[in-house]
Parts: sequence; C-alpha cells; structure tokens
Amino acid sequence: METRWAHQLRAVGLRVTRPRLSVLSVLADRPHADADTIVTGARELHPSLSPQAVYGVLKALVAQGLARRIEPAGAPALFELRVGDNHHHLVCRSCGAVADVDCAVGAAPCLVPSGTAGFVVDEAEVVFWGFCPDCQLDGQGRAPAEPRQMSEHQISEHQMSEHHISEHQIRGGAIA
Amino acid sequence: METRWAHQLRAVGLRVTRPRLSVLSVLADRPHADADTIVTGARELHPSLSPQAVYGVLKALVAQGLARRIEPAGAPALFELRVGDNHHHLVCRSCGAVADVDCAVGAAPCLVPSGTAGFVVDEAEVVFWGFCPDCQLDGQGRAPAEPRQMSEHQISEHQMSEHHISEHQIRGGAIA
DNA sequence: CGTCTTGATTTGACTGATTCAAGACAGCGG
DNA sequence: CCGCTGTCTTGAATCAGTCAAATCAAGACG
Repeated sequence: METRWAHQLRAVGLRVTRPRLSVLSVLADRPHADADTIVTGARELHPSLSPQAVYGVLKALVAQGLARRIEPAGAPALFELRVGDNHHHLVCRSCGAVADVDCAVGAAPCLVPSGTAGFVVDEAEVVFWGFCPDCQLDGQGRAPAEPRQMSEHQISEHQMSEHHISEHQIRGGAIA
Repeated sequence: METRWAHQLRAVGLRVTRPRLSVLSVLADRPHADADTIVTGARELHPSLSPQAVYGVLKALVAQGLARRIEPAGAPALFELRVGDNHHHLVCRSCGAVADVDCAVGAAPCLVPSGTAGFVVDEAEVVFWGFCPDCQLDGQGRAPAEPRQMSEHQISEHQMSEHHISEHQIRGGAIA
C-alpha cells in the first residue's frame, strides 16, 4: 500500500519524495517536534537528509495545509500534523513539553475581542502556560527538571478526560 | 520633578540610570516596540547607548514586572509597559502592527482548557491574527503594504469603542 | 563632600534558529 | 524511456539574542 502520506501529498499537488515521507513519518510519531528533532528522526529513514531539506519540506507542508507551525515564545518552532480542527496548546514553562487542548466552549465568546481597532480578525491563537506533571514533581513551580529538552518525553493525549476547574491554579489577573 | 520613572525604578529596587530612563521613555511613546526600535529611539536621549545595554535594561524591567515581553510568531520580541491588567493582542499579518485588546468576557470560560493532561496552568495568552486598517486597503488579504516595518505607524488605542461582531470575518474553524 | 561597593553598561565575540542561492538530482507526465 | 520542472544538496549568510570580561557610575557611608 502506498503509505497514505503519498496520497495526501499528491492531493495537494506536491511530489512524493523520500524526504517528505520521512518528515511526515516523524511528525506522526512525535506530534510536537522541533526542526532539529525532525532532522534527527528523519535521518533514521533517510540518512543523507540535510537540515535545509527539512526546512524546505516543512515550509511546503505548512503552505499546503498538511502541517501547522506553532511558535511558543522563547522556544524554537514546533510542527504538528493535526490541522483543520482548531485546537490550542498547553506549554510547560520548565521542560517545554506541549499538549493539545480543545477549547472548552463551542463558540468562544471571549475570543472575539471587545474592540478591534479596525482590524479584520481571522484567527485566534491561544497558549496556556504552566507546568507539566513531570516538572510539578521536582522543583515545584520553578527549578527545571531538564530545561529545554523537549524531545522525547512529550505529552500529547489528544483527547483527555474532563478535569475539574478547581484543580487548576489560575493566577489572579493572568486570565481576563 | 523626578521623572516618575525614577520612582518606579527605585520602587522595585533598580538603580536609576540614563539608559533605563531612555528606554522607559521610548516605551511610553511606542507601546509595542521591538528591541531595535527601542535602541534607535533611546539614542535620541542617550546617543552612546548600545544594543546590549538595551537588552540588559529590558531584561531587568521584565524581571521586575515593569515591562512585559510579547513574542508574536515570526517576529522579533516586542515590549510594552502596560502590565498587571491582563490584556491580549491583535497582530497584523501584513505589517506586524500590534494593538491591545481587553478580553470581552470578565471570567473567560473558554480560557480554561477542557482537559489539562495534568498540567498546572497559570496563564493564558491570546493572539488575534488579522489585518490592520492600513493593510486592508492595498492588497486586501495578502500583499503586504510594507512587510515587517512595524516601527512608526503602530496602532495602539488602549481603549477602543465597542464594534459589532458582525464586522469581523471569523474564519470557519479557526476559533474553537 | 570624597570614597567605596556593587550593580550597570560597554565592548566585542559568539550561539542557535532559520533562510538564501546555485547547481545536482529525481518525480512523474507524456 | 525522456525531459521538464520542482526538489534536494551543499555551503554560506542573516538575524535576534546571549555571554563574558573590563570599565563605569549610582548611591550608601563616613
């Protein structure tokens, strides 16, 4: 069978090449990988792959809507294949781990700004900052377990059970 | 009178220096300036000011909570003095202009993620992407008027009149 | 008012992420 | 199977931001 990725590539008018299939494969495994992680991972399938090739592939995938680029402040860009459905991200301040979240409200009232200053808004992007389960254990609130090492132990349960709001510690004023 | 900035600096335990007063002054004029703009602007008050000094000053201001750093994807970091009140930002895809917005809802329901994957969330950050009034005129929807030239014609009416939601073109699925 | 301590700034080199450019190469339509 | 065109390779460059050592000055003290 023709690795389902091939179909997707052709569907958007992109040629099916080894580098592209390798990158897609890595992204399927690690939902929020940075460029460097992708290069490393993709080399297992295509050893001669260069970083620039990966950047090129990613740019093409993003341009065609097969991938999405997210750029948490202070960290290198991450890429994910989950597109189309709008979802947001949880980012760990300590280790940089990223998890997906679906918005709790169907039609989000607060995502329509109160005044737009004449802007025509076409997208709202939300990033939740906090600490992942691992980093809550040691350091509790600061000391990074392994700062900026977001390669392996990434969390990404796309659909998680409903927790209670009372569990979260929402900093006063941080959320309007 | 001692330029009110001096008080603020001392209040958080920072020494009052010429570079710091210059940076604060520039920030007061241009609410969303990038590091480079600040260097240029601050040099009018203190010609010998070096970029590194500005980075140092900004880091100190942010650390002490006198300034806030925002990093829109794909653009250099911007700094603003409006802190404490939580507000979000409108960013123009074309020219990079930034405007402040207050959240439309007091306690934002959709800013509490539906599932947190065990994360302890302490802040929600929202960025609205779109096109500013200037860039809507020419190009309409793409062609940048003057890509990445966000120095002078920045928009920032902190408190704007209430517009109607129907004015905005919310892309299907973009807002969950 | 002068001295001293310590924090702030200067200077200059450096890193890390990403992009640009030119030529070699390979999908895939014919 | 051939060739056109888009893609990849290789190598160099850019850009924002950081680091470290040496100099300088704010403000406490006497």
